[in-house]
Amino acid sequence: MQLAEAKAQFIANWGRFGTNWGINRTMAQIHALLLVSPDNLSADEVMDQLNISRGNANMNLRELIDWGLVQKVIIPGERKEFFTAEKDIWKVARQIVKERKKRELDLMIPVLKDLSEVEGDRRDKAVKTFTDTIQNIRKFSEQADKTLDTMIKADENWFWSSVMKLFGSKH
Amino acid sequence: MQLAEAKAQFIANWGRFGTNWGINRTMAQIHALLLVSPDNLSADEVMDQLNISRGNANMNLRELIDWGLVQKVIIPGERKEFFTAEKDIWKVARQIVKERKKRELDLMIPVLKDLSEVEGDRRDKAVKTFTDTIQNIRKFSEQADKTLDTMIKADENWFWSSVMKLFGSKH
DNA sequence: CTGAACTTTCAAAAAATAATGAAAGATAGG
DNA sequence: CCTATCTTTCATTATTTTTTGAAAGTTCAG
Repeated sequence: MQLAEAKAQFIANWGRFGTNWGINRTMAQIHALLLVSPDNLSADEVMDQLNISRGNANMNLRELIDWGLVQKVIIPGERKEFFTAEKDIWKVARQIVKERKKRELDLMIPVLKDLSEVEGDRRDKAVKTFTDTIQNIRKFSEQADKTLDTMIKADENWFWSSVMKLFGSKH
Repeated sequence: MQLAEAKAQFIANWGRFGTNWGINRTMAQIHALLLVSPDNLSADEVMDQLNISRGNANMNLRELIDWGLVQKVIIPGERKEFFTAEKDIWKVARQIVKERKKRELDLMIPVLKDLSEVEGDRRDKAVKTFTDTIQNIRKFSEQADKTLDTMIKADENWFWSSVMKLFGSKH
């Protein structure tokens, strides 16, 4: 396979899987393009290579910057802004975990706390099932919260080697 | 807060977060409803409680069954089918991981293998960046593949206690 | 200042996704 | 068999999400 085709395939696939992750297709495609581009790209280059409009490129680049996956690069003496993506996938994964935790788990935990304070007689089966389930989800969420914080702080080698040790002890 | 309101809030929130996970709102709401219902529900009860059409209820229940999150329950002597959801969240999480791995990672890994075989001179910066990035993603994916398999097989106590031990050794 | 070069915004259009409900398909009891 | 009861399908409709592109905004060199 030639580079151009491989690149197109990579972008298409990254875009396809992105949609399963609460990220829109174009955003994931821009990310993929930047991941495999040796040089920083301008908005125009992104527009050209992906055949998207200026507005679309601008919005999704901003969103990628919000997610901490892409940075603006200002080159002295150039009017244009350039964009670059972190290429170390471990760092990318950690950044995604960090953001999703902030946007999802951290919002869910207080909601669960509220819900666990439902009034009612626990001898009522409906009340019991509700509180038990919420309680179960809370425990899980708080466990996950700690685990993800550790992963966010971890460096790659320490993390994987610890995880692998974990496996070794079981299998 | 009264049970009815708490239930409505839980369903609304579970539905909202579901959409970040490649699951549609209604599917997540049905799941939430079943999670907090002490009894198995018929399609009609799901329709009534969530105000959705018969076709919608049917489709999303099927999808939940495909995901292994809901089961059909046949009660002898009853014409209707009933539905029930696994209430242990650890099992639910494991099932979701299992399905998503099958639908995403297992499909991505062979694509990455293909892409890593791109032709071209590695002294060409574009080729080098591409192959390096793909290689980096492959390594990561294969590591994740093993880790997830272990999690899928693990039982809750073993898993969390191992993970907590992991933390203990670092902090 | 001025205006060329670039970025951002946002209302409108297009595309993608989800929901409806009526009709067709099962199934089981009589 | 028939028929009442329940489930499934799917063309149509509704909703949501994404994209476009022109206009407004910004910035900076001269």
